[in-house]
Amino acid sequence: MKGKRELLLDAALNLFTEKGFHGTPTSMIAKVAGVATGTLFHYFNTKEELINQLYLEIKSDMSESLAKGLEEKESIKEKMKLAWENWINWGINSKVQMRFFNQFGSSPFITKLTKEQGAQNFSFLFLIFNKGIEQQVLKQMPADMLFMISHGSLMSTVIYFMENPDKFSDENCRQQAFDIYWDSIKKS
Amino acid sequence: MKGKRELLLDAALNLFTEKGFHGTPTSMIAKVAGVATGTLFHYFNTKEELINQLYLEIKSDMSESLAKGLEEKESIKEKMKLAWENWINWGINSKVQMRFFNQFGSSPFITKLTKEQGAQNFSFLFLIFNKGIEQQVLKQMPADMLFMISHGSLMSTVIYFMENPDKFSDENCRQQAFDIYWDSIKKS
DNA sequence: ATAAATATTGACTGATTAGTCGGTCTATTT
DNA sequence: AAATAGACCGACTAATCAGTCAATATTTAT
Repeated sequence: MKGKRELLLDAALNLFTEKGFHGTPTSMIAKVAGVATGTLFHYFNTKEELINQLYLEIKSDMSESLAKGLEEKESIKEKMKLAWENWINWGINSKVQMRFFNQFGSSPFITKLTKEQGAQNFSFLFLIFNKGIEQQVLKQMPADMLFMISHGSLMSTVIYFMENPDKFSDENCRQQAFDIYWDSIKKS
Repeated sequence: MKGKRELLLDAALNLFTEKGFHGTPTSMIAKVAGVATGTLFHYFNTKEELINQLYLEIKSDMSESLAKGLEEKESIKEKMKLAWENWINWGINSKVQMRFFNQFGSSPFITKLTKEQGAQNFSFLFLIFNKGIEQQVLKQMPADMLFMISHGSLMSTVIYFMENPDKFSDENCRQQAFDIYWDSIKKS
């Protein structure tokens, strides 16, 4: 049985992505969550705090999925392949969360501080990039640049697979999609 | 001297990206544009229609910039390079528009029809991708997949350069960024 | 010059909203 | 069993908003 805080976050996630931030009344979030409006403001001081907490929880959940099994892999390429697969799988199984990031990741409602806190979850991935560049396996350029650009490529891959599930079931297509990713970051 | 319709679209662009859709009252859009609220509803039936029109105008402006000088180039790679440069330059010079797309491109306020209409502006680019695949210069896979994934990579490149203007001034960095793009789509 | 059409105004309205507050309930501690 | 603390409730309020409308101004056509 879920706690009320979690119920509120669940309801907010769905409503925000469907109707936008100011498009969803706090009263509706509370209603869908099955609690009183007062309870919402017991757990979150403001509506802004609610959406920022939501952002952090999703980022945290996502990075956990990404990291799964990563230490067991030896080579940079193997690590990258697994992280890529984990990411894609998380996205496919978390469509609403994915749409939430697309819509609110660069919205004015998520504070700079929240974004920084969220980014910290991914430092382990950033370290792999650094090592790959150092070992001359990846392209010789600033790690943050390589990281950010490849991240965008990956996000759009997830969205593509979300919109084209038949392509996602095709093992061949998935391999091609990874090749796009790997070719873009590997030293040529 | 700008027409009132244009003044309204300008004001809406800035306010929507800064405060969100429901976060900006129509009265404020009118005020910033220097017209009466009634005038806003003379040019746009609803607030939704306003943001959809805004989306289309920006997409149209963007695609025009992208296409500049493209026919003069011969090879696929040259065409791609120029389109890439045009795109990056447009983004750097249109930061607010860029943030608008990030925030509202997958928001519930932009209708499916609007997105389809907006995408038509880019059919010329899609054709180049098709030709590149046909001529075996680009990776052998569905054109829409290659197009979409590389598009995500490009968008994040613009954002990176937006946030790191020093890297954008560095000719070497720009070349490396293009290499990421080209390596990801070219046949290996 | 006159008429018709279109552009512009801003006060107004019915509906909605974020957040409050006084008080109740439940569980743990003493 | 009494006391303390935190969870929870939902009616309420002061403020705000999208869109209307009747009147005025400006442009265009005849």
